[in-house]
Amino acid sequence: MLTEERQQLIRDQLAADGRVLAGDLASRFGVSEDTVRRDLRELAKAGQLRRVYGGAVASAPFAAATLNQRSGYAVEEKLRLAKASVGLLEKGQSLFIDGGTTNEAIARAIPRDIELTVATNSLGVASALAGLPRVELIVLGGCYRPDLGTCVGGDTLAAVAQLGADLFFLGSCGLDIARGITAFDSAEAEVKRAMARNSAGIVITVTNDKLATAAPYRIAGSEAIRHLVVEKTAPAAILADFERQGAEIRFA
Amino acid sequence: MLTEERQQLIRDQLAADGRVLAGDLASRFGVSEDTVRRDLRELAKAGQLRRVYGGAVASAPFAAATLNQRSGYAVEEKLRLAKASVGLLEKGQSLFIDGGTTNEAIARAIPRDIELTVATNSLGVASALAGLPRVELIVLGGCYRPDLGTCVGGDTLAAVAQLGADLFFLGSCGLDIARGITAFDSAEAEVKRAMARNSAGIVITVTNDKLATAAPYRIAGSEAIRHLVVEKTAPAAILADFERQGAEIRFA
DNA sequence: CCGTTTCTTGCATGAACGTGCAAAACATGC
DNA sequence: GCATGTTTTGCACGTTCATGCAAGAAACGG
Repeated sequence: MLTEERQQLIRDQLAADGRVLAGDLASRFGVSEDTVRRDLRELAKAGQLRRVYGGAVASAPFAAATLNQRSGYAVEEKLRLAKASVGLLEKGQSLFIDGGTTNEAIARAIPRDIELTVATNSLGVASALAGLPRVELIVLGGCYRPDLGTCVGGDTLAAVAQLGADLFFLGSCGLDIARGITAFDSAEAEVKRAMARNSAGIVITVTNDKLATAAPYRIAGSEAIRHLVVEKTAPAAILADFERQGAEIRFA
Repeated sequence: MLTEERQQLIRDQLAADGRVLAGDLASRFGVSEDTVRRDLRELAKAGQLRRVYGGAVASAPFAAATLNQRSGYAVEEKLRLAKASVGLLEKGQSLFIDGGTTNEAIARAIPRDIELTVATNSLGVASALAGLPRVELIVLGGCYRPDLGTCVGGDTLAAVAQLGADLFFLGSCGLDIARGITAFDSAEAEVKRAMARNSAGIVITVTNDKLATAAPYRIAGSEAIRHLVVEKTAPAAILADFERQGAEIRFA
């Protein structure tokens, strides 16, 4: 096996899983761990990954930052939710995707060959989609907010205003049948409102802890939700309320 | 067997498998490995493949690979150049940084606690800076170009037009004393021009292979360069020309 | 705090590599 | 036909590169 190939495979697995283990790679490639570590060091020097004890992780610092903040929390659930959410996609659609770890998981779960147009203000989502050959990616610029992992502000709003989308994957929000869809930050909420206004349908994918909670800034009413992707263990009573408002429930 | 035939077969297998092994080819063709290596050298010089230890790989089969491949090239040099380049930074400055692997290396080399305002249209640069606590990051959105790793187009230009910077780190360009600073892509060049227009000074950091080369699209004249960061091994004659035009040379 | 795992560094080995040279194959001119 | 020059090829040489092993350092976990 060529050194080049090995490093490409490491990049591939990193793109797929977000992390690699030195021992695993060594046995998979049939080389010593030293060789794998040398590869990892080299790739790290080129900025293509970040070394950690035991292996390496994808180098995106925003992914790392957000991942650290809510470290490890509900990873499995988000992966399941993401896979269920991408089931809504159809070839040729145009999407808005905003910030949040769930949306990043969704972006990573999008199949490699699907043809889409995606506009996002999240750096994590953008970098997840940057490698897909048939996705036309529109980055919505503006002032980057490290705590959110997204761009916000007037420039972002102006860029959104020029676009329209079939679906809007609205992330990291509170969800309450009476108070509707709500966000934790004023500037973020403005962008979400603009995206919601210019979308034909809103998709909300949430873990159970977001259900029946509300944040200060209102984005839209509960009736604006077209698709609601939730865990199998979500409380049936709450779901029934949203269903009455017209949301189509989808279980992960 | 004719030399021509052999090289065609190598091209064929490269197209089919994405890689070839020197030993395999030698036994398949019934010639010595030296002959195969000569073929590979020749094809590499013609840009039809990329030589690696053990054989060769396709030079640019997928768009995704192009950025990866480039970043793997001249890693050491770029690291040294990057460290020298960040030496130009002063606290409180505002910067434009555009695309290219060298600029990504520079972004990664920026010290963690320096206070800066940075506007970039490169996803790689943005993600490198997203983690720095005291950097105000402005993402210049637009249509993302996978081959460049940057956003270009009208939206990007409009965003640049609203900003100004003390320094502009201009990346991935050709540099020739007579033809000036040149870019390989029309849309990319437009963005670079806009950034150059709104900057007080231009910094160019290049590996030796960029010196005395030119690309189709002109960005600015040689006299626009304020700082030129080069390797210690850069040809003195070329540097002297740029120095006469007012550039301050800095060795990595 | 100590044991374990993982990591880095230096070193040895063999494989792959480039170069110079000579022989062979081929074309060219007289 | 013969001599000359060019191209191609293989071989021998020293060099570089990738890899694995060993020893010490560092990080992790209890």
